[in-house]
Amino acid sequence: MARSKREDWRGCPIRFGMGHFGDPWTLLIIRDLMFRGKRYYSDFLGSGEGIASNILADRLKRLHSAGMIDKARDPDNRSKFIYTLTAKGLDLMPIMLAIIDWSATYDAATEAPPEFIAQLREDPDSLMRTLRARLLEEP
Amino acid sequence: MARSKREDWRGCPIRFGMGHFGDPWTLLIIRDLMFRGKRYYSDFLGSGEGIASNILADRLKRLHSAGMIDKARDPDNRSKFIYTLTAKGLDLMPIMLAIIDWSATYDAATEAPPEFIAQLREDPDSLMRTLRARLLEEP
DNA sequence: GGTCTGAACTTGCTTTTTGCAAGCGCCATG
DNA sequence: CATGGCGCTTGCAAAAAGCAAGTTCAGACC
Repeated sequence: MARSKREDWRGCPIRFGMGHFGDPWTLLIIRDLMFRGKRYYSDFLGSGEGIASNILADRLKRLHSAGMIDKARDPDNRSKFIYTLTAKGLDLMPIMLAIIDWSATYDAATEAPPEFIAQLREDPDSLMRTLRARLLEEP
Repeated sequence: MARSKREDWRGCPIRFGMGHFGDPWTLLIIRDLMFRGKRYYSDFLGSGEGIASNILADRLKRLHSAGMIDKARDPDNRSKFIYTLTAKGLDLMPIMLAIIDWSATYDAATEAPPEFIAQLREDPDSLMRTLRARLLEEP
């Protein structure tokens, strides 16, 4: 096998996952959408890690064509675009939470709030419901 | 912020994760170790996706220095090395299973065995225990 | 309706990472 | 002590990422 482009990776579930987010940036964008309430291109640009604008544009395009995010004009300011997670994107939440759990364990400098981690370990399902509900009712 | 090398990414749990496995190859190696019983350099090389030997050597080095895998001479053939998961590497299992779950949902061509997915969704904890036990008792 | 501004990209160029093919050193076996 | 498998390393070409500057388009203001 091999030799196919990564976007075409499928079959093996881990390989399929890597085809979609096997790079350093994609899941950081998902994080911004999922946990930090960010919605605009300029929000992602200023997100701390310093993603380059061309890479950001490319990743947004890929996420959109993979059906993980939607893109729409901001009704309050039609010169801006609002990006939001689709169901497929929201369904990445268990992956994100598993990463957060692992990192909270192994990163001595973790900034994950202790009560978030506590709830994640005690009752992950209710935490997920809370987070999803918050995302769906956002303005 | 920004400008630091990815190996030094920490603080934010997602960023920390991406610093460790924010590339297409690392988790494929973990998959081979975790689900496919692979242990040798040559096993990983021949794993279907066609990783280049220099990249493989580099990723094994990183995984080892991050404490996610061990490297030891094969007692049966001292010209070979055996790679195994450490506790830190084994603890990636929830992430791997979450990826598998997501991919089984969204990859129409998934090769994940249906009964594996069924058990993953019904009783993930017992599946995890089974998988971990199998890894620990391996020859 | 002309100009200005902010937001969302795009372009061109440099640097870094990856991919590929070949080679090298070590240990086991005959 | 030659041969061959195994685990890498090296050199070079191709692709991706990073950086700075430029372009486009919508809306606001004049």
